Amino acid sequence: MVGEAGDGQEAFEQAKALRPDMVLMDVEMPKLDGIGATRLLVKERGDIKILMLSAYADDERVLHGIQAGAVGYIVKDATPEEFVKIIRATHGGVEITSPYLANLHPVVLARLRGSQTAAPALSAANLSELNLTQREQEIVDLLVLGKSNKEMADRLCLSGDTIKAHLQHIFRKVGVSSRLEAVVFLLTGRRAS
Amino acid sequence: MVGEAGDGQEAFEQAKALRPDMVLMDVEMPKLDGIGATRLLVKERGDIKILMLSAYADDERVLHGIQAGAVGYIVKDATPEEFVKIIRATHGGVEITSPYLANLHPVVLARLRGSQTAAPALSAANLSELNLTQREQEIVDLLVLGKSNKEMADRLCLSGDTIKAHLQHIFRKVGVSSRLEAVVFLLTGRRAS
DNA sequence: GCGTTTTTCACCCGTTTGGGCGATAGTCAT
DNA sequence: ATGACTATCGCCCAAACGGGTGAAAAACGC
Repeated sequence: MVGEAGDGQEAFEQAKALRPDMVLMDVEMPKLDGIGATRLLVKERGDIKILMLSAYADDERVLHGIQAGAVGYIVKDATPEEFVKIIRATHGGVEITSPYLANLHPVVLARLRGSQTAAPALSAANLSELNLTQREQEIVDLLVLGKSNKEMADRLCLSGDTIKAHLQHIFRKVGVSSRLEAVVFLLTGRRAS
Repeated sequence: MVGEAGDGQEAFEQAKALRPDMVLMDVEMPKLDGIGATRLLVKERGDIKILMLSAYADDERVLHGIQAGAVGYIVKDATPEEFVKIIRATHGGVEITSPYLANLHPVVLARLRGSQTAAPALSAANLSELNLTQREQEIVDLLVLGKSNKEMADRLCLSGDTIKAHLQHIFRKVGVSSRLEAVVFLLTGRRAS
């Protein structure tokens, strides 16, 4: 946590100066709103990950924010745990999962399509429902990158057997029987047919 | 190919009667346009896969069609080969790959975000660039479902060794070294970091 | 303090993959 | 008809993976 701002103008200034990995941007702010600030920031730094914050899931402005370059959004009535998970997923997601899929795709698409039917896969609810531990989440992050057990072990400085143990738990929780199916489910929300 | 229609009204009637797996729906039609026909059809049969046809890649109406329930779209100036591939991918995609990913996600998202920066993964162009043969495409379709070699072999009535041979070629073409990386790339467009 | 969960690791075993290598046969264009 | 390309399959081998059992230390909750 490197900075905080009370309005869009300030958010832009701070983000420009402090160069954070990501920004939690409220859509509704004095002076310059979240969409405008996002637009400016993305123009300045294409790689910055901006997560929109809105009080409503169906806020039209969220879409505009995403059009402006934000990678996802959180509804304000999410639980603190969900907040943390979404932020972690988004941050991890920058280099770890696809921002399209983990963050943008389910919510935006659900929104796009009217959303009463489709139950998006990696939405906050489902992320929570899986009840993955922190370590397991880290492994999942690497898994959806296509890493092998050995690569994960090297990256996390663990034994290959430990990775295997964690994966077993993950498979159980996710309800699949191979890393392939797990990746497919985690990326698309589809279980084996 | 079971039917053909000159306008939206007729398209709806025919699709209702003939119950095709999918429908190629022009956005611009007399009487009832493609969006309206799509809306009606989806109401009638939620499982039907409708592919929108438009003359322009940035046609606003395509988005409306997708909101109405279409699973993807084709721009009319696509080459015949691209047509076939997109149709095949979409049809396969119904039960084989995610409609979000293979069809909807790249184009719609690119569109959503303004599209000058992001190069979507499984767009028509990239599908063509991979130059997968028909058989290879079939294998890829199963691959992104998380199928094992044995499962593919059973499904396609081939030897496991044959699957392996095809996979080797696919890995070469896609530029990866494992099925995991292949799946990740095919679903998200991201290569190993 | 005591039970639960989390994290870590080891060993065994059978199956699956990845990466070669070669072979046959059909298609297709030149 | 000669030479690509495609599709099929077999064999070999090393590596990776899935699944099980067991276990020990650390952290957390009550």
